Amino acid sequence: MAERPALSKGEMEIARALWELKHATVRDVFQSFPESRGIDFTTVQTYLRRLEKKGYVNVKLDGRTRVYTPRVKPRTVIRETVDDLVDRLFAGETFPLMQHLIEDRQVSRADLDALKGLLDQLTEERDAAD
Amino acid sequence: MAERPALSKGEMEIARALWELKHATVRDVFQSFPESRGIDFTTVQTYLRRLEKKGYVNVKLDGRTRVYTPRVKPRTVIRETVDDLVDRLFAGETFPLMQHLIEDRQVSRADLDALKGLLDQLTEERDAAD
DNA sequence: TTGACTCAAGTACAAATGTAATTAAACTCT
DNA sequence: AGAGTTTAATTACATTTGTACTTGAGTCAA
Repeated sequence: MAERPALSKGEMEIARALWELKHATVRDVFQSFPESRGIDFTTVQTYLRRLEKKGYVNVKLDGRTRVYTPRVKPRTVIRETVDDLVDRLFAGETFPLMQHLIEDRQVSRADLDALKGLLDQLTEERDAAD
Repeated sequence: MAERPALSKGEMEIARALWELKHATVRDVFQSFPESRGIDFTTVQTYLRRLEKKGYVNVKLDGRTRVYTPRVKPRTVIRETVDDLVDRLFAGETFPLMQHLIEDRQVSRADLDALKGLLDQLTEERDAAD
């Protein structure tokens, strides 16, 4: 494993913005946040620098401006983050987290149906694999 | 909202242990961790003190020993923690997280069935509410 | 009752985090 | 070309976090 240091909450927020933008300058990322978020330009700048040092993003210079691109896929970060959360908050059990998501958060009708679809699909695959 | 400061990763781990024990001394919590976790007694002590200061646990003295009990329910902490995670890592969308859990983590056959049950139940409730 | 020991409380401290102020370089009018 | 204005890079700093060392108060054997 590359064993990058884990992302902090703030870094995570910035990383997500960068995934959406694909590649962006500090200003691009900064502007992708709504005014209401109340984050400073230089704060975004610092987070991006830290993401670089931690190995989560690549940088190339365009004139005197740094252009950042993701280096680690969302899926990877999600896996690592969720694994850690499940370990710490649920002693490694996945089920209680799903239960929480289903029961305690508003799930739209469409999402309900989509989830059932996922589950059915997975069940089929399981059966086929026997 | 009581607006407690959020729990750090380490504090979360200790909080979970305390929820399981219902009420416990530092030593009780310490001993609930496997040797392999390699955590120091005084580290556990520090975390419990911080949990107290943050308002997550109650303390009463039994002789010269502090006995800790949870003050905030797991459900509440889970909600706050997951809400924050979903906001930062999934821009507020619940579905992608569920999808990740279902597709990228090993889900047992029993869990699959249980999840379907939950979904069906929720669907029924929805329909009945119309 | 004292020296050795056990265990809890308090103190310590480097690293990480959240957040921004400061400095420096480049652009734009006049 | 110099003054003002943007914008980017660098530096700063208080707080939080992870982790443990140190001190002090009871306990027991001799």
